[in-house]
Amino acid sequence: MNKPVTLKDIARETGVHVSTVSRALDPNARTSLTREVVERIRSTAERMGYRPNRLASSLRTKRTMSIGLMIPDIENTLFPPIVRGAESVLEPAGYTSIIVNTDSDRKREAKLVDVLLERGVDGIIHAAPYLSDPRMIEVARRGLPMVTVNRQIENSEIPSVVNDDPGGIAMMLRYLHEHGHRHIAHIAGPKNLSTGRARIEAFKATAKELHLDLPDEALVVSNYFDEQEGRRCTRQLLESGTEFTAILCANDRLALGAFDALRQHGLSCPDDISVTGYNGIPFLDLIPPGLTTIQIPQFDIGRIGAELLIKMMTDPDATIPRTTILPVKLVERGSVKRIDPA
Amino acid sequence: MNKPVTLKDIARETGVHVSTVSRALDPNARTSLTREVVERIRSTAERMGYRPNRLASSLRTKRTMSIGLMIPDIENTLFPPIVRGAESVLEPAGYTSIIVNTDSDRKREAKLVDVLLERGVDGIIHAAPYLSDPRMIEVARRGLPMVTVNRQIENSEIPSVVNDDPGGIAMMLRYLHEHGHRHIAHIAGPKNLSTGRARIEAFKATAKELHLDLPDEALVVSNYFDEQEGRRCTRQLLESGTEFTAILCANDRLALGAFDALRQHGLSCPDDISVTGYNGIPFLDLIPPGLTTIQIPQFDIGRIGAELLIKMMTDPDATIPRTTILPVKLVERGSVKRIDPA
DNA sequence: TTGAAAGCGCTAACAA
DNA sequence: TTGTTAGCGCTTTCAA
Repeated sequence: MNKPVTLKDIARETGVHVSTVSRALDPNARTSLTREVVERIRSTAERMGYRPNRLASSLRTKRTMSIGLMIPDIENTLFPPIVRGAESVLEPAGYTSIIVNTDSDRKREAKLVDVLLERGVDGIIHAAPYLSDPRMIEVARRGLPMVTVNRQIENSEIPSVVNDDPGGIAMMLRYLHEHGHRHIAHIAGPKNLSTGRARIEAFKATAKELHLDLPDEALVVSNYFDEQEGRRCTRQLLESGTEFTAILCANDRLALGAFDALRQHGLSCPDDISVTGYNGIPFLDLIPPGLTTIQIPQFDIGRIGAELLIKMMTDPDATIPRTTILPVKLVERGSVKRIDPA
Repeated sequence: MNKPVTLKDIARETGVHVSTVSRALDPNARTSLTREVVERIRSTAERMGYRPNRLASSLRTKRTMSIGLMIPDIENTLFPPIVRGAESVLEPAGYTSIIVNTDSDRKREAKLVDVLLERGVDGIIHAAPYLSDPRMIEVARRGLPMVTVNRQIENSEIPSVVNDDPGGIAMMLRYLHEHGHRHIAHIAGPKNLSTGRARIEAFKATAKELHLDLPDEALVVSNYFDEQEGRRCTRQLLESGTEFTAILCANDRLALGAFDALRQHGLSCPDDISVTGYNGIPFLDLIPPGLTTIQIPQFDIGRIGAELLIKMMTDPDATIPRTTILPVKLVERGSVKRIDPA
């Protein structure tokens, strides 16, 4: 690879000192130089194909203009839109993101944070934290700007951007209620994730408001937000003998698993059992009978998270809201049947 | 953010020179030091919470241990598995990847390459090149290790890892033929992408071998590999009046669009028209009637691409195969109907 | 308005 | 086996 041209090369070529070249090429410092010198330097820089070496500049300035973007898994379709949302503001601002997949594994998460730290990221957007996540709290307290998106860490001051879980779940449960359902089961998300916890609490609270009968067996908690757990929990529901006409799932993938388990049991959705999801991941409209779900603003979650992070990175004294809650909406499809209240 | 501890700090603490510390912490150079000194340094480094500053080291060594990973769009479900495949070898080898989305836009691609270059990536994996891509060829010729995956750049020596397009298309066309189809339309991919071109050529060649009648109208070329183009091309096929019982689509998204257009025209797949795809993206099994498609080894494409790149980056004299072709397989689902040959 | 000089944290050639 | 020295490419303070 032929040698990149450096400031020194341009200095030699133009007969000025490298610091002058540096200033000429810096939009801010440029003002203190002669128009003519600036022009001469800029044109020879261009002619020589100069590209700044960000490494060197970062070493001096202590800013890498890069951030870490931690997600559970890029193959999980919930996250790419969040990533694009974040990058929609990061990229124009000159930041590059290093995306890492935690695979929802604490050891991996810890290792990856170290990687990001070594790389000198200016901040971190964490879309995959655990509800209890002392390591991230420590990193944040050491002074690294950090925001969590989609999920939150408990007992921490780390700003977060999340969707309105209580509102969304309440909306969905009321929707089922309005459609005549009185015996509604819930497949809850993992207890160690903020979304899992927030949703089950909202479910219980709303069920109470609605005076719904809620036997213990109608509430099963998944260990992961995935299809396999959705199947397992649905089977458990079915085998428990508890009576229900609908299952409110804590996310779409659990619901997809429920579709599957129902089918395996010879049950039809929505004719025998209604099912609802949460998140609004892609392709749902194409999968019969069409999952009725809560659409969260994935792109905006990423976008606003990045905006907050940039604010934190550039103005340490800025006031950042501890929690930013984004509105959700209910998307009606075919997985809920209207029935006569039992 | 409190100050990171540096080699100098450890040197002061242990009473040796920073170069000694550097050596003690370097697995390779470590051998030339006293066991005891190494141990002392390593333990105080640990105690002080030392983290190497990769920036500084990179500035010296001219290696950033980072690579650029260019994809069209992370929201396109074809690519996340490729990314994971690449990272499955990059990460253990100590490399970090900077993922950029070109949005299949040449201007963006050019800008993003510059970003990667400024960041000093040691190499690039390009999963989104155009068939004709002089900019990337130039970058590669300047000496930056590069491999393209999934697609190829024409007239270049850049190594690529691709699936067996000719084999896959031939397999699929023969499959349709065996199922009695004699009038088969093709929705081809964009002509400016290697996959688009390879597949249409394979289609024509195989059609000829099979002595299929192939009127011009039965062959329509899409501008993008997406659902909307799939719909448009299908409509065009339908409106052309040409006779066909099956559509072989150059990729899954085009096929999904075809499903849709067919439905809009009151036609049923596979009862009226059979449809096939290519790639084997996720969720296809859940979307009725189940797209029969060619499964490409996405993960392996990424994995092998990364392996080749690492070889190029670490051993400039290594012999790298110009093209690595990975096998594909046909996945039979419900979108093809067996009919009596017309 | 420009130049000189120092230094970011690290590595590596050379000396001792 | 360890220390000295120089320098990667850049920014920035201080001087001129």
